[in-house]
Amino acid sequence: MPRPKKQLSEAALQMIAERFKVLAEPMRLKILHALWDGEQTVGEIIATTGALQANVSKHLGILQQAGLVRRRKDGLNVYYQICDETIFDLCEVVCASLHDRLAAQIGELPPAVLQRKRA
Amino acid sequence: MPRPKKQLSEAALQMIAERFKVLAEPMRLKILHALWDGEQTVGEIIATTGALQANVSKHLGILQQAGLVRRRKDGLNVYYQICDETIFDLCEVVCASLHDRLAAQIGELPPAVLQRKRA
DNA sequence: CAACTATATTGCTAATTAGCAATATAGTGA
DNA sequence: TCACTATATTGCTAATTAGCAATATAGTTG
Repeated sequence: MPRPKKQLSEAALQMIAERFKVLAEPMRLKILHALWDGEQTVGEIIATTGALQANVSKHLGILQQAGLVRRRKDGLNVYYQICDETIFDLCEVVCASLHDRLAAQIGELPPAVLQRKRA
Repeated sequence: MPRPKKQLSEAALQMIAERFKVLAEPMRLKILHALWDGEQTVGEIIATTGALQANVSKHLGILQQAGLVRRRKDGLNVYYQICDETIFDLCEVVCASLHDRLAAQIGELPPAVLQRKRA
């Protein structure tokens, strides 16, 4: 069923692409994933992601610039929190799409021809 | 309301990021937008996007590799068609999110203080 | 076959950026 | 004040890539 085609200016395309670009880094996705259940300090994020402090800080800055996370300072610590819930929708849609694609590719292959040694 | 947190391996994050990366180029979005209403030849896409032939061809290759478009050859022409409808969902979600964000930023500003000359 | 058209590929350059190391800043407690 | 901790910033390098120009390939027609 055809969808109504929206008019998209160059500026709009630029903004949309920019949003996708922010999400196009595994480490940033990892950070967002770490924040899935609620706010965490930078230190906690560093611990769960295993990345260097400087990199985590830079990625958090990019995520905040994009309006995906919110900063809250408390004493020495800085807490970050997801403030755009649509990230969850986006990831879900992408995961489902990738899943379907891989499932279809499996279907293209013939069922196992050679028997492998059993474990 | 909290969402169930899915387990995401490094490989999964990599694949998801890869999908976002494909969508993170304005020209590729423009091409997908051109295909919104149905299949088109490369020549038509070149005309509607205004990009150079080599670039359109390369972008189409990337989109096909990602499984977002499908190729159909007929004589001299090659027809491309969107084959992953989730792109529409993704763009809609992102547009809505960006819209909300900008609207919120407008709300942060004081209402017009100085009167401009009327047209 | 040759000439023509539509599309794909290759080589190049410039711009972007992730990660690292080092340094800077800000808040805390003595 | 000084020492310490948590986070941010800066400078650097290596890797990726979009766009361009030129060339290659494949299909068509004469």
